[in-house]
Amino acid sequence: MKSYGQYCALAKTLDVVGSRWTMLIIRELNLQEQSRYTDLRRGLPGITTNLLAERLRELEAAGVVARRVAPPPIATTVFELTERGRDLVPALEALTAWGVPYMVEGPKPGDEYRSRWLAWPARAFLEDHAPEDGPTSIEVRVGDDPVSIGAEDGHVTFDPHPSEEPAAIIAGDPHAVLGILTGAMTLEQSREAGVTVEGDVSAITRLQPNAA
Amino acid sequence: MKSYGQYCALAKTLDVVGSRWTMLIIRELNLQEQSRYTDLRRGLPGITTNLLAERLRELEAAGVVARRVAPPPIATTVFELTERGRDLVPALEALTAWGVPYMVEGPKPGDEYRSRWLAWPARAFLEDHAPEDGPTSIEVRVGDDPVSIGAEDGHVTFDPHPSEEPAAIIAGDPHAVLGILTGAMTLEQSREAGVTVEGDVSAITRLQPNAA
DNA sequence: CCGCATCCGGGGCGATACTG
DNA sequence: CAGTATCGCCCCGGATGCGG
Repeated sequence: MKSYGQYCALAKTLDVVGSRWTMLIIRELNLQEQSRYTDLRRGLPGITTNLLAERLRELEAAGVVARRVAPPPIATTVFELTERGRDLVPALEALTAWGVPYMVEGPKPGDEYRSRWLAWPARAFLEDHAPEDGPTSIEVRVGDDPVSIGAEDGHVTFDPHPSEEPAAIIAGDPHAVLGILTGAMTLEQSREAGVTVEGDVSAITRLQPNAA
Repeated sequence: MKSYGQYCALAKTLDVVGSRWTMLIIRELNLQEQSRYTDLRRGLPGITTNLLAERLRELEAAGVVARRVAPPPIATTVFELTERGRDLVPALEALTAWGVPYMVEGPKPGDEYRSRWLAWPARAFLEDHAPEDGPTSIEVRVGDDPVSIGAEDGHVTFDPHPSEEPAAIIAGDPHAVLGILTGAMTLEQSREAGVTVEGDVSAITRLQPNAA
């Protein structure tokens, strides 16, 4: 991208991360520390492969992303954020927070969705209201690969992979599942919206923002 | 700009403010509450007039910017941020903070500069170390119209207009003046870098981050 | 299959000129 | 002062190819 040619910190930032898709690539690398090229493609529906390759090269040159050759069992190159790249997370979160009202409106026709994008609302809205019950986890599916939201010692955790032995499994369309996570919907309301829950329901209410 | 088509808060944000020049327009409107079209053009060197008009239309449609017909003495339309637009300021500041290291390196050849862009570093780095001395202000010039940095009751203020009766006037190239504001340079060092100071020097040291 | 490189078409963007 | 109009280019989207 062409530089703005302005001696201003904001313009300098946008010179590096202001072009199309760039911040979304940072999002994916923040959600999953070690990402392969194909992981990124799956998490970035709509991006073209040439553009992804070009952006990764630019971000590497800028010192935001590092490329590593993974150890033998994996035998592939992985991408990860550098320290400087992780410094972008506050900006990433501020931009994300601003978009929440658009999420409340629900998806537009044709909008893609990924379970792992629940990471931000999970960490922002959920709380562990019953740390004394010991660690637990629930599995969430909104169409693609399941993700795992956990509670342990009062902290809420997020893992973009399936749970082992989840206490509960929640599945449904993104808008309704998000409604549960943000507290905009009760479990009963979400059931009417087509959300299904298997297992121990209390593992979910334990995390909900409005739970007693 | 084309939508990313992702049901994700970050993607939704970028659908609105992710296109070129948009965040810089928000920056200008944040620096000066009521901006005329030509004010914006002056603060956005490099933007073309058609693109500025188009962006303002888009931002107005998105509810981020409001267009008002100014009261009779001015007789012109002014642009300002809406409440929703002001909600972008945290994201703006986070992005700005990330670019500070590039400022430390100094401007690239051809970089434009505006005094009012000092607002962020002024508010981020300066402190009022002597509120008991009463209100004061200094005028800063780095090439274009002067701006005013003030201290009052322990707060640092910024006004993108000339001071009335400034206690001191500081002028020089952007990099050196910025060095003073961030504490990376002492007044003596900046003088060697070509910065000139007129008036009461203590009005400046009162504000510097490393001052005793 | 993974990680790209290449080619092509369209639209966002840059530059200039012009107008109410 | 506050834009509109026009043209050209390059970034980006879409498809395919290709070496490891």
